[in-house]
This record gives sequence, C-alpha cells and structure tokens, in this order.
Amino acid sequence: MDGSTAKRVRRTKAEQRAETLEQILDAAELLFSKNGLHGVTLGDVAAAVGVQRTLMHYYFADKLSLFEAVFARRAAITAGRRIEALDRYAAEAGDSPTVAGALHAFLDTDLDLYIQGGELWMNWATFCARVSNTPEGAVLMDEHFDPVVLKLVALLKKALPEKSEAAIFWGYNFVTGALINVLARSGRIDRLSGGLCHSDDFEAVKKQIADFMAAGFLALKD
Amino acid sequence: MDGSTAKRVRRTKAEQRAETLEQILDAAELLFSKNGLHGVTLGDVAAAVGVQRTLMHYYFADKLSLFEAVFARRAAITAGRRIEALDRYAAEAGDSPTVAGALHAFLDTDLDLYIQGGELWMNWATFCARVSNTPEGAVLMDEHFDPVVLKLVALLKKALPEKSEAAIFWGYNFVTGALINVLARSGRIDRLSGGLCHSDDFEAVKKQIADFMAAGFLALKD
DNA sequence: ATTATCTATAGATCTATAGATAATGC
DNA sequence: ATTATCTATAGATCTATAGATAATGC
Repeated sequence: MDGSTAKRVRRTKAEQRAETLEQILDAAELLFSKNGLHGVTLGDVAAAVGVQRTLMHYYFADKLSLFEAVFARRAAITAGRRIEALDRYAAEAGDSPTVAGALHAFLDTDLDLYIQGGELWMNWATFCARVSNTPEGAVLMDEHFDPVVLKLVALLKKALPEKSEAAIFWGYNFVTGALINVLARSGRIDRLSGGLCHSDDFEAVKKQIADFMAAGFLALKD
Repeated sequence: MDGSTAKRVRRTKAEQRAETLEQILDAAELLFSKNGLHGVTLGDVAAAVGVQRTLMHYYFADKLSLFEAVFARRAAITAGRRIEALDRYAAEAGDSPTVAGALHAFLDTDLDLYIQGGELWMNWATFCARVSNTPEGAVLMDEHFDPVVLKLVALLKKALPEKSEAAIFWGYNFVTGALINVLARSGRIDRLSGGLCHSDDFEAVKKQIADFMAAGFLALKD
C-alpha cells in the first residue's frame, strides 16, 4: 500500500497490460507527431518506452495498427465534445444561429481540451495536424470527424442562407487549415515573430480564431 | 534533325544530364508530395524515372540532398514573384495600404503561379504544403520564405496601426494555415462537400481567400 | 578522355515470427 | 495455467560505394 522505494510494484496483469499499452501509445503519439508514420520505427517507440522492440508486436499487429490506435484513443473524446457543444449551441440559438456562435462551439471546445488536457493531449493534437494531409491520416480524419464537420456546416448554412453551399465549404476549408496549422506547433510563428508569439499558446489563439473566421465567412462571395 | 521513330535521340552530355536531372526532380517532387521524405525511397524515385537506383547517388549525395533540391528548384521563383508583387503594391498604395490589397498580392500571386504553371507546379505546391510541418521542411520554409512573409507583415502593420504586432502575426498564422491546407489538396473537401468543391480548383480558392482573410484581420482583438 | 549509366555487393536497419523465460493467477 | 516480456533469428529492404560498361567529346 506504500511502495515508496520499490521501482516495480506491479499489480494485476490487467493493470500491467493497461500501463504498458498506455506507455506505448504515449511514446508513439509523441514520435509520430514529430516524424510521421514513416519517420518512426517500432524500435524507436520501444526504445522510448524502454522495452524490447518485439513487444510492439505482442500488443499491435503492425506499425499501421499502432498508428491507428494512437489516433483512435483520443479522437472519439474530442469528436463527442464538439458534437455536444454544437448541439447545445443549436438548441440555444434556435432558428437564428450565428456564424460566430457556431465557430466558437467548434473551435473553442477543441482548443479548451488541449489547454486543459496537458502535454499528452497537446501531443495528440499535433499528431493529428501532422498526419492530416498524409494518405494514412486523411482516412482517419474522414472516419472520425466527418459528423462533427457536417454538423458545423449545417449550422453555418442556416446562419448564412444567402451564401452558396460551395462557398461555405471553402470557408470551412480555410478554418480547418488555420486550426491544423495552429495544432501543428511547427515553431515557425515563434521564429517569424521574434518571440512575440508562441506555438504552444493556445489561449492566445482561442482569443482570436473564431471571431477572425466568422468575419471571413461574412465576406464570402455568392 | 527529325528523329521521328528513334526512342533515344540524345544530344550533348550537358543536355542529357539536364534532362535526367529534371526527370529525377519531377518524380521525386510527386512522390515526396504524397508520402513525405521518409515515405519515399531512392528506389521509388529511380523506378518512377526508369533508371537504376544507384544513379540517384551519381546526381545527389543522399536522399536529403535530393529533397532539398526539389524544394529549392522552384522556391526562389515563387518567393521572387511574391516579393515583386508586394513591392509593387506597397509603391502603388503609398501611405495607405489596405489589408485586402496586401493579401491579394501575397496570396493571388502564389495561386496564379500554380494555376498557370500546370501539373508540375501544382505538385511542388503540394510538396511544400505536405512537408511544411516536418522537421526537414520547416527549415526550408524559414530559409526561403521569411523575407516574403516579413514584407507582408510590414504592410499589414501599416494598414492596421491600431492592432498589436502579436495579433497580426496570429492573423498571418491563420492565413498561412488556410493556404497550406489548400495547397495540400488532400481531397477531404471534395468528399465532405459531396463533390461541390474540388481540391484542385485553385480558381475558386483565389476568388475567396484574400477577402475572407482580410475581413478576419479587421476583426482581430487588440 | 570524360561522363552517364549500370552491375555487384557490403553493411545497416527494419519488420515479423518462433520459441524461451519470468512473472501473475487460481 | 495464463500472460507479459525477452532472446534469437529469418527475410526483406534500403543506403551507399566500388568498379565495369557504354555512350559523347575533342
């Protein structure tokens, strides 16, 4: 019940399994977020965890399965939160939703999760951003986030009945690009701004992004 | 002087060298744009060109050198065009540049090049977008495009004297994210919109993006 | 006489599997 | 008695180099 000095006070096998699995996923998440699927080997992940590389195959059939597991572990949580936030806003706004209201629900809910979730959630966000435009990542984005996006687009259409559907989808494409670029945390904005902005400062982003994009939508042609 | 049927009417060695080099760069550009640095082997590139894989090492020291050469081949051209366009607009606008004017010079000049440049230029744009948030790509982005971005930001500051410098850099971060996402041509917008939008339709993007972003800048806090 | 391309191959690395060992579980 | 981890290893692939061959260049 204390285990103060003991380095390896292991509990049940189920616990040990869960613990190792989590360590593998955490390590893979960080490595994939920096170097992508092909830039990481199973040996890299094993070394980061401190186990034999062959243990990777005990838990995952192959590298792509590990990659998909990293994505799936947190995707449902953020997708669910955003669906909820959009539904809540839709109910609240009734017949007259605004673009800004819909975007705050869509964007701020996501950023809040990373702000509050700590380093591991930030790593996952960066992993998502990093792989979103790869063949393997695009499939996962479609699979996990299409319902969220379509719910947002439905609200935007209601808020902007005079704009064409295509124009609204292009606007969404700009929004998601901006968000992905934020989540990617490449460090470019830090260098360009001479230290005025920090890639990790999602609070500063949250302060601006939804209203910035909302103004853009109102300026769409069509 | 005719060489109608001959499959290999080779000219001087300099010509042959230039021709092979170009084929290698074209093939690498397309492959890297889809799979990134680590997702492509020198054998893949050689196979696409139809030569022995060892020929890659005759022309390039290693894979990273090839990668950098693909980036550099076209980077100076688009950077130069955009610098020119921004300088021209700055001269024309004098003391009162507008955000929209600066963004049209920055964004439309780039999109025009890909629209007019054909498939190979489109591939390069997608390559840039694909690798912009990788460790290897970020270095190249900084190296080749910082002067262009800083020129844009200088114009934006002049157009928006009441906004903080940090706010303007965040706005730029949203703009570049949207542009990168467009250039990446992941096909996601095609699927989401049920075919209303096409990833390759840069004309449609050009019609919207600069004014969309300009409206966003005017809505920035600070 | 020089240069573009190919053949042959060494050495490193990576994925994946089979089977052994060392823990926990009744 | 089952399960987590490790050892050993096969097979595939990849980078990189040395040296041979086949073109162009004076």
